[in-house]
Amino acid sequence: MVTLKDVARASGVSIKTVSRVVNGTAEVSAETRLRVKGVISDLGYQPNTMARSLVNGRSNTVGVIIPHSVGYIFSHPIFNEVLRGIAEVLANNNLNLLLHLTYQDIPYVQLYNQSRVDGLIFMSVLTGDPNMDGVLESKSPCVFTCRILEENNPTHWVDADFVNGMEQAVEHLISLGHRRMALLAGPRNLISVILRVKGYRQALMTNGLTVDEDNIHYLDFSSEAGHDLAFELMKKPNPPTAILCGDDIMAIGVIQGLQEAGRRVPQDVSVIGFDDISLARFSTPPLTTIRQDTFRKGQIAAETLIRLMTKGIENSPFQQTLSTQLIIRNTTALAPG
Amino acid sequence: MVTLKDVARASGVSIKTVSRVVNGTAEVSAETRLRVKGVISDLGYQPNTMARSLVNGRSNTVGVIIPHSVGYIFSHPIFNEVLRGIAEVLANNNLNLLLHLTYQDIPYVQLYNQSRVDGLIFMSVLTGDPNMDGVLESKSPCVFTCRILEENNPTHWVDADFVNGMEQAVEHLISLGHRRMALLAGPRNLISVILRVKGYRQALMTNGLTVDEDNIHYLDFSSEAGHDLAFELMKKPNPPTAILCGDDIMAIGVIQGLQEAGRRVPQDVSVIGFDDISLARFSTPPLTTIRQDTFRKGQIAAETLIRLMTKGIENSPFQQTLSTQLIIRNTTALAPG
DNA sequence: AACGTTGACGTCAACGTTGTCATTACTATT
DNA sequence: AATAGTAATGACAACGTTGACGTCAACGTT
Repeated sequence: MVTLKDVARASGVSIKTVSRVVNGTAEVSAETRLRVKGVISDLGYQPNTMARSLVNGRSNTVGVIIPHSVGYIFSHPIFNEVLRGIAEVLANNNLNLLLHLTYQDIPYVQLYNQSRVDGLIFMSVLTGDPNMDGVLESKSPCVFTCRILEENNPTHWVDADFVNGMEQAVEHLISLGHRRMALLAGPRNLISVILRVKGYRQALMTNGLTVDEDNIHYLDFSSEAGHDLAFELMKKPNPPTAILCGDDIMAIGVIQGLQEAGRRVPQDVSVIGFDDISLARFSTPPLTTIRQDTFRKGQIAAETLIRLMTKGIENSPFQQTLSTQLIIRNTTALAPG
Repeated sequence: MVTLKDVARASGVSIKTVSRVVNGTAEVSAETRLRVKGVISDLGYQPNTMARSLVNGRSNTVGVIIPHSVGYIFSHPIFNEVLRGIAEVLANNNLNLLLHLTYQDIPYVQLYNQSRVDGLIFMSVLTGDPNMDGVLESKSPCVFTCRILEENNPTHWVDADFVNGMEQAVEHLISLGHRRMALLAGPRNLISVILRVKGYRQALMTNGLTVDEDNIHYLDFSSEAGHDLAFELMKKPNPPTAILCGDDIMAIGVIQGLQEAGRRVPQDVSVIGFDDISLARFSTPPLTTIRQDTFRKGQIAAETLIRLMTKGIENSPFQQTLSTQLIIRNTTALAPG
């Protein structure tokens, strides 16, 4: 490993002068600067990040944490998008990205206390995750790409407007004449799922419809789960004429399940997804869905964290809700009859 | 920040003794050990990773690099799987994962020279990527989840057997009576695509069929590209009766494109994918495809890298090809007529 | 001529660890 | 009783860098 010392010796100046050249700081004579730079590139010197971090107390690294309780969800396409948004912003700010797909139970705050990272971004934290203990109390800059409590939490977050998104979906179906609409919400312990249910309830009530609790289902975000449940639902005496899904993956499974149960989509049953993943427009039939901009969500999370890291903790928490958009394709149609 | 010094002072021993307790090394009297441990948990001491790394020259971090030239591909579902495999193994070995979704042109070897990482895993390197310069020459332990040259390269890699995978696909179609088979291979500068084409050629020749170069198409791994090309192909005077796709994403687009062109899948045209992503069995119709175990690929890559990092460079490069498997679902059928 | 000012460096300590070696005190062996 | 051995601990340097401060020559000002 080539160090400042090596460069200093080879160019006949002190370590400190080389350091100055490397950092472009203070005044070094043009002549010396040139000579040192030559030696640096000759020897292929690269500053040692660890030593730097030790001195100035910053690691120039951001931790992105995906709790292991949702580890299986990591296969979900929205993670790529959020991660891509985060990675792009961090790269543009010369920050490294430490990905922490937690597989064991580990207090997340350790990452910060061990001064491995200067800040943390949390994706999809579940309610009541014990590993979150201490994170909010520590001075670690910290942003969430989801809300961790329904309301009154002092954290910084960016999240899609799941309530309104689901309202848009329900109202679209109501306008098509649907009345019996099943909601396949998602896993019970995700805030975003609770919010989806809230939107579903609100939209029904606003339109003077009563909420039948039996129409609300909690299940994994997976095609299998959607497929199986849709198939089962069709066995009921008075099956729903429309199915609202918590995400597109589930919706694609639902379409399959319905077809296997002998129902046509959308003539017999309408299906609506959530996310608008890139495959949504290529499903058969193309999927009507609620679009959320997950890439942008990642960007904003990273931008917010960087602000916190550089300008210090803000007085009031930064909390941004990103609007969603109804994308009408071919899985929704007038209610039968 | 709580340091060894603080703990030492509070428990009336030297820094070194605390260090010994923390690392569980050498002999410390049971009594002292207990007392120091008490102080450690009282003060909430956490060892500083940077300082440790500086001393022992290891960062306990592995860099995972996804070249920016394929940045757009990061949305591809196989990345999650490979990454998940890597992350799991690293976590079990107490190694951190530094994710490098490169957005600028940066010599990858810098990450290692700056002693930020102890080893590197490369995903989807393109042929002729200038940022690869110096990586192979450096002593940086380094594993690829894809081959970077078709043959005769001394790197360590794990990769799916694309040649045989594509052979399986072609032979399945031949057995169904197909003769005019289009190959939608993927981007031209990916080795895996070159290998797929090789498998396609070999299978045709083995079966006494001639290779029509016009049947080989290069395009992005995206549903859009597959959709558009499939639609165009159907306009030709003598269109193919089967379409082989480089991946499932593309295949799903192809199915759409065919349907829009008024063809039934599989009665008029058979379609076969590659990867067997989790959505494959839920497409309409469920997709016949070639399965590769991408999760395992990630695991093996990480395991191999750890071996290189701990036991040093091996004499002969570790190169493992993972077998693929034909999964017959409902997008392939007897050739028409 | 005496005095500040400035530019261009260098010296040294510090960051928080760990490795090497030294120092005790106590126990076992002859 | 003298000696060797060992268990428990500490002092100190080192890792590669940066920050605080010091030095020294050259120059301009009074």
